[in-house]
Amino acid sequence: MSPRTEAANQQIRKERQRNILDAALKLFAIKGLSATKISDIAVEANLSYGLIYHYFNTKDQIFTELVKEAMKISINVFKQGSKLPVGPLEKIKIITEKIIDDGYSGRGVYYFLLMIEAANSDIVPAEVKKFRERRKGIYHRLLTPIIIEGQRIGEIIEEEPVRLATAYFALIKGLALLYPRINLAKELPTAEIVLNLFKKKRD
Amino acid sequence: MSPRTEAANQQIRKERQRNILDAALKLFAIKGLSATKISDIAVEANLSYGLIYHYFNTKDQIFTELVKEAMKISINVFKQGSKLPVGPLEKIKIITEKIIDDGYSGRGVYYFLLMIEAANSDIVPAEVKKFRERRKGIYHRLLTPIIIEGQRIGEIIEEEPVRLATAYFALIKGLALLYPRINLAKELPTAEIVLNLFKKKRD
DNA sequence: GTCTATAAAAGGATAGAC
DNA sequence: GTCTATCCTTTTATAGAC
Repeated sequence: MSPRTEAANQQIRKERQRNILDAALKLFAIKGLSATKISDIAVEANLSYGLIYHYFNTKDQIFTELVKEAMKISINVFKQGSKLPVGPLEKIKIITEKIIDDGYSGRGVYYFLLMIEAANSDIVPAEVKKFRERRKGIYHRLLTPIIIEGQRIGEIIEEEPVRLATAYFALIKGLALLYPRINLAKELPTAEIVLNLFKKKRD
Repeated sequence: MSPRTEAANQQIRKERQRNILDAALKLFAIKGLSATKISDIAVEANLSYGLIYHYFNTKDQIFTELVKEAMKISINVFKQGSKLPVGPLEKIKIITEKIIDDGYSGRGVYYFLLMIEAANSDIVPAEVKKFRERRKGIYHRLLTPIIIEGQRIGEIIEEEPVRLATAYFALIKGLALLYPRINLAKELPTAEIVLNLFKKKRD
């Protein structure tokens, strides 16, 4: 048997890191940072306990790494949506569908749940707090202009944009929370329902 | 100094229990069950570590006790609201205001955050899981009839009641989560905004 | 690169003094 | 009723063998 090449080793290292991150993501999202034990991650990833520490220094480091990934992805959903050549309501609809359909399925829902923990918890690593502070308000800054434009052209209800945005984010957060426990086929709100939050009512 | 009477002792015991429960409620709500240490509770309640165990057997017992309180209160908000002699939309508005204004301020917001942990986490005590199972779907059962009545009389949008209810609960849950971190005066959605979720829209 | 065994630390729970 | 000191389990983190 010939020895493994360095390239092959690098490939293995990359895979293991991803294995560990995926396992940790799922567990952090469901159980939270504190309740997730390194041993849980090892079991979930089908790796030995010790190997986790071969690839990462601490549990906090894994968590921080994942938060960075999650933020990057979710911010991108909003940025991409903002650029689309469609009306404001349609932009929000597409963003919402991306979150509900793509985002919330597969790995995506875990990213969102992780974000909730990262954004709201007091017990996250210091680096996550710094990161969170730097990006403070980014989601509002991305959504509010769309809302204001929608109000300008009469598509969106005349409520304070900031409060509207907060309601929207609350709804999305709440959906991510409920997601693992509801009957998706019967109970998951459609993007249409979510969008109704923004629409003008009949007089 | 005369010895304390039994009545006075009972009074003290009652107070201490409440002290401990209030401190634990706040911490469980903010940090979660796992991340809250008994020592944290002792500090928050200004009591010695050992005294916690004089009044409660385990951390789980404290958590379970609080979940029962929280469920009772939140279910009551819906039941009281349902009885009011007003229209469906107005009922939901009053319930929502009660949650946002009363409920979410003071001790109430902590109860709601605790409920989120209790309702969604996998790591809660077995007794909480049983409790949760027994009451499964109770909130839907309380809200859905109001929605259906609202649709019958044309006040509420013609979407599937279950999905509408889920969207509403998601929004409320998300608001509770955001509550501790937003500027209430500027960012908190009004009950009017929340209600807009249910209203019929222009075509 | 991967694993098992061990050390070190943290936290839950108890005992006993006041 | 309240506190401090101690025990013991759990979990993090490291060491060293394969």
